[in-house]
Amino acid sequence: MRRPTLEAVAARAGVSRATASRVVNGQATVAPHIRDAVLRAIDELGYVPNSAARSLVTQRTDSIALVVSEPPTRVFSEDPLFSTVIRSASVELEAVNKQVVLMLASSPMSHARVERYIAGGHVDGVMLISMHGADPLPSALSRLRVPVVSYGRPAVPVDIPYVDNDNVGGAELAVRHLVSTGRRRIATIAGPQDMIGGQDRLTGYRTVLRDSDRRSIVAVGDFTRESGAVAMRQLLGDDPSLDAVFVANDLMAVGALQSLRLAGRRVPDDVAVVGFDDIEAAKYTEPPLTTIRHPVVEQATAMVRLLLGLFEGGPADPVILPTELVIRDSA
Amino acid sequence: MRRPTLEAVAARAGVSRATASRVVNGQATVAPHIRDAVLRAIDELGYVPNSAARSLVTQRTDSIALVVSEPPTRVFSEDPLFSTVIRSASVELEAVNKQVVLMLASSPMSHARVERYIAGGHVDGVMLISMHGADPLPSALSRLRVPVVSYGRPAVPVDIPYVDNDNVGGAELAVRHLVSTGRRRIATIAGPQDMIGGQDRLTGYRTVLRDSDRRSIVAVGDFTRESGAVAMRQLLGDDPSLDAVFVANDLMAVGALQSLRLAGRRVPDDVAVVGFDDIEAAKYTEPPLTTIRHPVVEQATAMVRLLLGLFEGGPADPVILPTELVIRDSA
DNA sequence: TTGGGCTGAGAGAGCGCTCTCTCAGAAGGG
DNA sequence: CCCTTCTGAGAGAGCGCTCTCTCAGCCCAA
Repeated sequence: MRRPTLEAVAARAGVSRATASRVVNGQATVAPHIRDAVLRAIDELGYVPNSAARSLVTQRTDSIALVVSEPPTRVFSEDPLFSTVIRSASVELEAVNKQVVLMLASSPMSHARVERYIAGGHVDGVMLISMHGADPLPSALSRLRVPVVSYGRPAVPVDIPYVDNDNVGGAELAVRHLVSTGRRRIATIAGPQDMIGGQDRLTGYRTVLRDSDRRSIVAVGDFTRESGAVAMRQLLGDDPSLDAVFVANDLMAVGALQSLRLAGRRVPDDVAVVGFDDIEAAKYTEPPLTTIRHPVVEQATAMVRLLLGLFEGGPADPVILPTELVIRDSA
Repeated sequence: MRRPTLEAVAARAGVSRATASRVVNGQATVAPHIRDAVLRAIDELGYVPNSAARSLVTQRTDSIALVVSEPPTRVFSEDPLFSTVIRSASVELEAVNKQVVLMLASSPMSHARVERYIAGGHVDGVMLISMHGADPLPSALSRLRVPVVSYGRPAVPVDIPYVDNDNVGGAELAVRHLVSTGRRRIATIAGPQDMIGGQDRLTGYRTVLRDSDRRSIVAVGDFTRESGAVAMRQLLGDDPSLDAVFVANDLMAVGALQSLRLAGRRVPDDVAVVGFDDIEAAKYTEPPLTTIRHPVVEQATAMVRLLLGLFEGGPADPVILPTELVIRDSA
């Protein structure tokens, strides 16, 4: 009733276990007719190698931990990027026959759990998706002797290779677009400043405003729709004459559009709005949202390749992917 | 340089490997002072059990496959329910120290891969998230000698316990609400008929209409926003005098609202709209969407409990969770 | 005092696999 | 024709752990 072992395959094929193993692992030093006999036996018995036994001796597990370290705001969990990243990374890893072990690290308790698990050598490598700056996980994992890559630049300077999009450049693109279309009073709704994306996108905004001799008008949100609505109301109160706003992500931009509508401002006539991320919903806002697209899928696959490269002693250099301005109707 | 083994712990504590193992596994038959010595040794050496070795002998892996069998339309991947289900299930499984192995089964090739993997005994159980009817995976997996539970009733009759929400009842709730508010010509935008959700929600609609002596007006979408918009236009063409529409999911309802707006119909004055799912976006449509809420998180955790119960020889009865009408402004 | 029952701890087998070492036999060179 | 080289295949150790079996030592009743 038990699953067949290599021993059984060997017996059936009339060879030794070692030879059967060689066939299973595709070594060339097996005579064709013997290989065929073994393959037939494998097929007949429905043999599947026992991975526990295999990794016990090889010291490899062929599985990769995908650690999602979620910020307290939970914005990430509702973020469509979340599933896209996980999906893309999974597809890529499955293509090279690596298992994906999904781990959530939201509480300190689960942090400890993840650390213990990784330290336990259950996985060959770690892909870390961590978004908020105070996260102790990047530095904790970098101390372990396990290859780790990060989706997004870690907020604390730590020696982990990462893949990120050009947040600063993207924000510059957005604001420069507003400048070039003649907007004078360009505000921003920034993201949380303990997240890299929040920081960098604000930096990009500031850089362009400084260079174009405009005053910066800043409100801060937390990447949720509501916070975008609140921040927009606040900006309108602070400076009723503003004629453009760069919002650090699309979710907040949706909220901002709502507040603008409620305040009776026409978009883009009175106020131009540019978002960031190009989420699906950006196409369906009223008016459709001009935004910055960054290549989520590419970022995920680049992360996988970076990690796989690490296994073979490849370079540990960060990868920065370009962003792109998508012009719709809001600006 | 290698990770410490149980042998090392035993040596340091001055006991046998067997005793060290007893302590690690929390057996009571160890004298307190010896237990302490072992625990100290574990701590000092930073010992973590090797799971490969352990599962080699216990024949357990303590990991669960979360198989996402995606319909070709890819609607699921953009569905916010996707991440909610995965997240909830993960949290629940991690609480009982089970690993989550995420597997995507989108192509026939990856189907084979998943089957091979499951057959290989790499996991103790399978949670199957499969949405479209033609999926061969449920029946394939049910043949394997591995506990399997399904998120949502499998479309083909197959002997897998599942957790689902009451799609029929939910649809009835929605349509009955429209009837009770005096709507006369109630149309529906149904979901794909090769998905259980699509079928059942249409059934619920038909049941109530029949009982209340109204004619059914049906258009079919594929659960995407666009298809909802298209279907709505079609319905308006078919029966310009319709005064209500039950849409089988919120995504399509968003599209329908758009088409209604474009056609100059006021919601809910001219046409009442009820959706299904209560996704986040339903709160922010214009007007906010009346819809049917089903407990996604509860469904996911119930699925986990069902699977864990199976391990202990628990019942394999399907679990059906109730739905709830959420009244906003669209109906 | 002696024997039986019980408790706590060790010895050792074995889970299924890989991989080194060894060796038989064929091929090739002097 | 013999010795060396090479190739293909087997023997066997051992990865780190669990768990059964065994047994030493203790307590208590007879």
